[in-house]
Amino acid sequence: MGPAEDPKTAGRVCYGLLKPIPEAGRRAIQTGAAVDHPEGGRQLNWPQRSAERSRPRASMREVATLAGVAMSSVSRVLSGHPDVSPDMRARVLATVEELGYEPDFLAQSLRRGATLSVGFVVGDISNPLFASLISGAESVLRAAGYSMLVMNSENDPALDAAHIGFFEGRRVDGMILSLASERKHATLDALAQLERPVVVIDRDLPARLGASAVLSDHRAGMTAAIDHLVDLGHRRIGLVAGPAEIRPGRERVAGFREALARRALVDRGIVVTGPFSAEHGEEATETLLADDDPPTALIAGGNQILVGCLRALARHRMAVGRDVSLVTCDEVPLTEFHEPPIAAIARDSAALGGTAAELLMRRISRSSEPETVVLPTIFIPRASCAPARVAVRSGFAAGVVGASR
Amino acid sequence: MGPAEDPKTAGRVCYGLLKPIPEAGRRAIQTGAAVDHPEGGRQLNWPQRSAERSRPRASMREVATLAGVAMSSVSRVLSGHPDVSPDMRARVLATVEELGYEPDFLAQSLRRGATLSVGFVVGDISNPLFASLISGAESVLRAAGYSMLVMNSENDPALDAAHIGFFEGRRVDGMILSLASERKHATLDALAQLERPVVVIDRDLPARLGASAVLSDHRAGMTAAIDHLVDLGHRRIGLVAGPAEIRPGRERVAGFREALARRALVDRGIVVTGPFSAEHGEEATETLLADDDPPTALIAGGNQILVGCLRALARHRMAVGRDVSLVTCDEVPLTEFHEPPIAAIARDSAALGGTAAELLMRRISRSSEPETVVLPTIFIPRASCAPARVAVRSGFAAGVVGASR
DNA sequence: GAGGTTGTCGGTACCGTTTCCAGTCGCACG
DNA sequence: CGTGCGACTGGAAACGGTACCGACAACCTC
Repeated sequence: MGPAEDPKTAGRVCYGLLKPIPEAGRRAIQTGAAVDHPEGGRQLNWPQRSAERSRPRASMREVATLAGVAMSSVSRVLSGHPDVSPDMRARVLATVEELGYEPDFLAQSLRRGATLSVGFVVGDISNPLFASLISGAESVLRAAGYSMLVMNSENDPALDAAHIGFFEGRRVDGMILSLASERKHATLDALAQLERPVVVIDRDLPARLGASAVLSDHRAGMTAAIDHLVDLGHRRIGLVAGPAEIRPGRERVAGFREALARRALVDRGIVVTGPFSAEHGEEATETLLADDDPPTALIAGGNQILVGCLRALARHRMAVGRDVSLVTCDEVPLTEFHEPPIAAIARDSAALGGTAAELLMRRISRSSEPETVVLPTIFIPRASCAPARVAVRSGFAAGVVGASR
Repeated sequence: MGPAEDPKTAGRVCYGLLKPIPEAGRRAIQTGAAVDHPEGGRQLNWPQRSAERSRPRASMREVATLAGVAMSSVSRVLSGHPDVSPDMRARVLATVEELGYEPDFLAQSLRRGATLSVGFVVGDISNPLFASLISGAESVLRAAGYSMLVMNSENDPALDAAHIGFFEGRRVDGMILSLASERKHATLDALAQLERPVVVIDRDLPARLGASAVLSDHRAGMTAAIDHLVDLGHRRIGLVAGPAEIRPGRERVAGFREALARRALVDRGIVVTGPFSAEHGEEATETLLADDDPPTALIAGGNQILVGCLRALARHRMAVGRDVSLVTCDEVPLTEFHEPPIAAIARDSAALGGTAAELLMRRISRSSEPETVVLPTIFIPRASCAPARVAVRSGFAAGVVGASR
């Protein structure tokens, strides 16, 4: 996802992010924040900022003493307790205004036992799909007054559990998880310990964990895609699938098989599973193309996988939509603007995240039971899907593979 | 950034995210988290989870009494204070282990006055560029033991200030800002009040605010791009620029003018500014193409703008790299896989975020003075840049525009 | 042997709120 | 004129830790 993976670019930008900063000659460091802003620099150029300008910060005690009332009264006024006289309310509010007091969230959280914050564990923030999830969840949480802690698990199952523990320590009121693996024991154990509500996104967890879930109906979209391809004459279809240890990987394969079976093409599907990475997409595509009976249509089981597929196809000089039909899972900007545009099994990932947040809010407020919500997927046909060439002429694509080697 | 803006798709997925959940008929809700997991369901199917399973949670006091020592000793052991005997340490640690005690972050934060958390305000999480920023920052922060609160400002300057205040109340130890506007008074005021360290990403702020900054050297990349285009024979170049109220918008325009001047093409540039949106990209491209002396090369000043440019060009049936050359700012997956690939003025956005996090850590730990770091941009030439057709034949592109109307 | 140092440990005052528990006051009622 | 009640308010105990301060013992120094 970082910029320019183009290997040709010699003088690539490359940063040793975690090295101590001072080492750098690559950076122009200037202290004092010199900018070309009009008003800047008028002041002294040595920091010196905020010495006595504002007292550290007004506490409730100060408000109370200055207003000549007890702390408990201040608290009551501020928290809207009914038992306050108009007189008291006015006096306290005036003092609050005067001191510019605002309550300390930390102390409130400690006392009340609620932090109004939720944790979000995600596999890869920079993946546009997850980015949408986060975005969708954030807007719902923000509207509800909650803030969101985000941690990246780098698709490493071990980090899942670590992050869950971390959030636990942070006393979040709940968490939303897009786990790297559903089967890691450490993760499941950490979840079992938890008393806080949890919502998983497109993951299957044992019911005993009592987590809410928001799922995508992958099978429906996959069925529509397969139907489309079969209607176009394709009789041999390859799926570059994601890992079986998380739901989307499994469901897409299951939907794939199911849909083919429904069209009486049981053994005409060919599946290669692996991680959600461009490398896997590339290798798996090679494998599929080298098959004795190579597919005339390919389905990429994820947006990173798609990138790999495209690379492999480009290397073999196979034109999408002409030499091979292509469908991908999950809509990204690339699919619309690729030439030709790439058909996609799409879902509203922002809605996925938003729904997860709503489910979590429900669990947190009234303590309703865990719920499971299934959101639809749709198939968007595009020019990357074309009638199968010369029907099922075995060996054709394999010949291309051989030639390009 | 959401999926499928394809207008043709009739039955599009469309969710009223903020509507109260119960309203929905579109969702299949099943309580009890029914999943096809092997081990699920063995338990009773009514929730009933975690009743007395684990005591609420061990506190330090319990550890102390059970170990027969004072709380202060427990605290010393746990915080690595030197004044503890091996005997004491062993006993405390054993009890900690036995009770599964882990300290309460909230209480620690309250007492110590540091929350080990930082706030990140970003314009649009789902934009891949910002997503990379977040990702880069998160990994650095996480490595340093900090957690990250993320808030989306939806590119609304008013929300910037609100979020800053919110973070202030949350007692974050510092914040990283990618502001929607540098000139909003409310934001500047909120920042001036702040005593906590702040790092801005690619924004210019008045020096008196004492913020650290990490900037991109937009001019260098722009110069390289212009040089490339001019070398290819282009003598009329259009820039679809972002807003002038944030630095990238301004710097790209400045670099553009500067670079053209250096090649003695002072009045041969044509700039249209506007927001970082696909709509603006589309409209501005129309404007440029309709000019009396239309450009033979276009520069899109952002990744959303690029989307709009491409749409406009597609509508006019102008082939990128043939009828018009195209350069974009900021590398996204689309640029590599577009046909032809699109030249880009790129920067390592994860490094941008990571560096911001490092700068913030430095400000937080030793209270060093604010620093400004400039990170490079590079130009990645690609097939979207081709020799100018028929040199500067005025009216050609305009004719195309006319024809397509 | 008086005094000082060093190494450990316990006691306790916080950090900034919330909330329970009394207590005061005014007022209507019997 | 006691009593009871409701409205309001203050005091103080939490919440879960941290850190300063003083105590005490053992050991060393002159």
